Amino acid sequence: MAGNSQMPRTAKSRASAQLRSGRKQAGNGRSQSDVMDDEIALDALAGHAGYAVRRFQIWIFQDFIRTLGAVDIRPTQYSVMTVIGANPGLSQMAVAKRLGIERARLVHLLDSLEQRGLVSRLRSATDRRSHALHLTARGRTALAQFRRLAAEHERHVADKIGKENRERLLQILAAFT
Amino acid sequence: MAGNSQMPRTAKSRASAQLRSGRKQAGNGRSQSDVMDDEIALDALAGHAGYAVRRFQIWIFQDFIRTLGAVDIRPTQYSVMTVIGANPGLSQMAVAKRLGIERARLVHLLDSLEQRGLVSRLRSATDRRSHALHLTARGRTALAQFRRLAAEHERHVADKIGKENRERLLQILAAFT
DNA sequence: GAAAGATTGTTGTTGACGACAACAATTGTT
DNA sequence: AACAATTGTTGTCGTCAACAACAATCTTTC
Repeated sequence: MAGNSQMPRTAKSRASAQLRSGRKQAGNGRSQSDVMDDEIALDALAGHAGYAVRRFQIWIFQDFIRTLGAVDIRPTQYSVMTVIGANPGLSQMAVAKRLGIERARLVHLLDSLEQRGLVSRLRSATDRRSHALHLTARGRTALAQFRRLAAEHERHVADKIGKENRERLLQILAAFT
Repeated sequence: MAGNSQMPRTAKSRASAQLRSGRKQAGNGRSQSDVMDDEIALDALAGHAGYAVRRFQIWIFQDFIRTLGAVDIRPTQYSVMTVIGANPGLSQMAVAKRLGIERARLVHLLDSLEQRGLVSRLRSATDRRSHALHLTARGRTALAQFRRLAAEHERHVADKIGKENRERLLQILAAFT
């Protein structure tokens, strides 16, 4: 407990979660943090969609990153390439708006993808401020592989929550896409 | 376009999204990025649960932060206080594990909450390494107000996706809580 | 057609966040 | 007593959302 200044000394002893879990008394090999999580009440949190969605989203991203780890593609990179592939010639602003990412952030994302030879910024024929985004030939080939791996990831999702639940979820959240 | 080095000059002209959207020709007051988003295809992205979940989660967090803006409480702070309130005496490790947050991060979260007089770190009676976390009297009062505001936020969620859909979603994702 | 305003890409900053690594103090195990 | 594991803490790194500022360019307005 290195360097913690104030440590109150009034320990109003009442039935605390630490004692309730009966850790110390019984010599079961459970450390303090090894209490079964379902022993710890979530209270109001269990009724909040945001909490469940956050946990789920973290799990999904971790699986996506792991499944596409061999090709070193993260969810946002995949989404950018997919939208450019389906809409060649889009400007950076249009892509950023469509995907709900900051245009400032897209700059760095495209720097990386361009450096890897997957995306190219052509100058727009009609607006010299903007870039017309395209996949390179290599980018199109790579995206096809990414898609196959992403489909594998999607199967992991279906395995986790159930095939019908996944489709129900897609339907419920269709308005946010 | 300040300071962009390479700008390829080979503009293989084919039906680009920029032209497809017919922006320039017609004098409609739409800027380049003001294309209706449903005109930009999402392609494979539409079938990915992760994309929808991410967009939804961003929306939820924004609404939560806005709705609880007056009391300056963010989702993670609310979750920490809720769990401590429901399980007084928990250690930091136990809280971190239960909520799926790094124990290193919880340190700073608790620093802030303790500084605001909402949470107190008492020394554990059984393990001098760990802290027994408790809400202060003021913390309990404050949490009751947070809960009311959080319930209002939850009504926004229900308004957005529908009451039944919200409950279906909670049910689908119950395993992740 | 010139002036004023808006848009686009870029750079930079701030803060929340997840993941890791290292460390001292303490506890558990052998 | 020696060694390993746990707990809280500090720090770093990379991702991400939210802003703000800027130059170049386009659009609108007079």
